[in-house]
Amino acid sequence: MLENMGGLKRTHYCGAFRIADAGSVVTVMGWVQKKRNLGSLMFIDLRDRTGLVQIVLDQSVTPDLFSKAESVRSEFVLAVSGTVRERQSKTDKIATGAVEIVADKLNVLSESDVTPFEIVDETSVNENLRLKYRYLDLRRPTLQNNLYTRFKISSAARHYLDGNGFMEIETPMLGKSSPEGAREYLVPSRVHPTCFYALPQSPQLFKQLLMISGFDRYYQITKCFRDEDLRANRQPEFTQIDLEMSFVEQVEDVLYPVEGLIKNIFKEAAGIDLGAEHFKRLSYKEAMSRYGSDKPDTRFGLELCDVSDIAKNIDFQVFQSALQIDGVIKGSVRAINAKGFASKLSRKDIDGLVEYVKTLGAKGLAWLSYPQGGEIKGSIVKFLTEQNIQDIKERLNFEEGDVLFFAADKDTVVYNTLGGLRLYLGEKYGLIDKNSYDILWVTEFPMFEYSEEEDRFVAVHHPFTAPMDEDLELCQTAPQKARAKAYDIVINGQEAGGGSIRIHRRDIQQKMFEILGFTPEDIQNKFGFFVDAFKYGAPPHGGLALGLDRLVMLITKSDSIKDVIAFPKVQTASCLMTGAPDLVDEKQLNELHVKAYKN
RNA sequence: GGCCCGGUAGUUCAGUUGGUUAGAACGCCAGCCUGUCACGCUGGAGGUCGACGGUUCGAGCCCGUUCCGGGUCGCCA
Repeated sequence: MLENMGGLKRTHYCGAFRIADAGSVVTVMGWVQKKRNLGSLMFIDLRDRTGLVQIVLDQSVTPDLFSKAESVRSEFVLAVSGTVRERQSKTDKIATGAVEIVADKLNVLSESDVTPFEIVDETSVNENLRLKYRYLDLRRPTLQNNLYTRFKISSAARHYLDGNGFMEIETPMLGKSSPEGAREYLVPSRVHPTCFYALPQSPQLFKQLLMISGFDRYYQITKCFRDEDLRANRQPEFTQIDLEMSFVEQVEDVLYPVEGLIKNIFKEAAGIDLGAEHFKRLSYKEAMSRYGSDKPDTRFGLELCDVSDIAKNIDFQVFQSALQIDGVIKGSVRAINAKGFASKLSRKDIDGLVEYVKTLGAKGLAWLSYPQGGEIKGSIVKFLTEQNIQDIKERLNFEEGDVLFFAADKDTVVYNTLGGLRLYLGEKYGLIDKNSYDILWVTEFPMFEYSEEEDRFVAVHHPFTAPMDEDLELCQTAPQKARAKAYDIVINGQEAGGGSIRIHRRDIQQKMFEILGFTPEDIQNKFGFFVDAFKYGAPPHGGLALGLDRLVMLITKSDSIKDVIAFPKVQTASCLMTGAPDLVDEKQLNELHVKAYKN
């Protein structure tokens, strides 16, 4: 029997009642978590977003209420009015376990079918089903808490930025396509047949234009869209805390305020005071050579070590060919010392690792194992001289109990292999303290990388990134060596954000375009409006964007980005609840001058 | 686009070399029950084994295709 609220007004949330509230007359509203009917005594656990409280009904005291409540089932919505009293038998399983509400009014505000799955915190229910009924999944305390933390994080960001002279300005969602970088989502125009808007991959160009307009400290918490394949930490639409500052010239001018921002987020949203051990800086070069990654997880060791000079003297074809072709240095040989792993890794485990690195692009993985009280063995032991072994022992601190892994190839492959192996071992063998945070900057990214596919240099960050002052010359003489005023913030081995000091001088911008192989027509077509703006007084500026979703993942310790987004999409970029994307009427297509096309 | 993994009552799972009527727990329904909180007790309903095709006397199990989902490489200025 459905009822209205009958003049009842909620006075309290469910989750906050304590022993001190005994005697209060209260009204709560929420969903039935569980009903326990003992025959003539009934308990109902009522849930709202703050938690549970037990409602009790006694047939001998309130017979009418009792019979009404007999029809109540899980997930019915109730309004209950009554008196808080101390429980006869307390429980510490719920926060309100010392008290209960003796109902004297109970209105059934809404009934519920049996739900497709139980609304319980710990669930092993298939994610498909949870996502189809996302509004039910979101009733679970874990997800309620994740979204609350998300809200706290964006609030904390706003508090900090508002208090530091930043101003939030919205930029358009319907923009011009600029097919550099990520693939864009396109939106057909009704008014302009055959023309398309693009959804922003980031507000990059607009925020730089705002600097030219004089809004010298801007921020925006905004959606970005990228039509690329999804991952456990990647969604096609995601949220950035995007900021930009004028009158900054050196990297530090941006890093310090962002450190303040991140400290405030951790403080307000997670109650964590980040100490001085954080925000260390690692150059890109050092990150790669020590960790094989530009987003290193530095919470554990297993660092890489360059042994090319030793490998040069080892008569092993794989090492020799990696090191040189026709006498020209080509790649490198690097190694990881897995300290104390000799007893952990069976021969089968090692073979498994060799197979694993092949998925990372390696052709193979050489190894040496030095068991306690045993002889050194391994795939390359037969190629080693006494001197080789001596050199390796010294360089890598190779002792009894250790296992060494060697990768030999082009640097990029070696880094990818050993960097990936390092993470795999760290994860699998529990070397990572999951309760710790490690926040660091990676700086001095390269300006350019050579694209084999396009047969030209492309910008590592984007074409508006300023080179380091001392590398300005290199941009023209040896582009591959030039470093940028670009930086990433890396938290626990995840890229949490990145940015750069931008170019504000037209002559330098012009040179960058030339190096990137853009013709004047390209520039005009793709970025005409943007480069024109720099003719009219562009201040020095720079900025950064933080991935909000990833921050929430880190702080809530979620493994999947889906757990921190209210209505996420699955790997095929579809929404299992709404069924988006979906076919549309021919009429809609006609209006948009779009033809349906299917192979 | 490549590789790996998963899909059996509402849910989570089991299901032997391919062999009778596909099982369990929780949930659901009915009855009983005054201190439960994983309430308890008794009884009951509930299945296109993701879909299609093939092999076979016989397929949940083997093979092929396909759909849905997960992870990952490429990709993500």
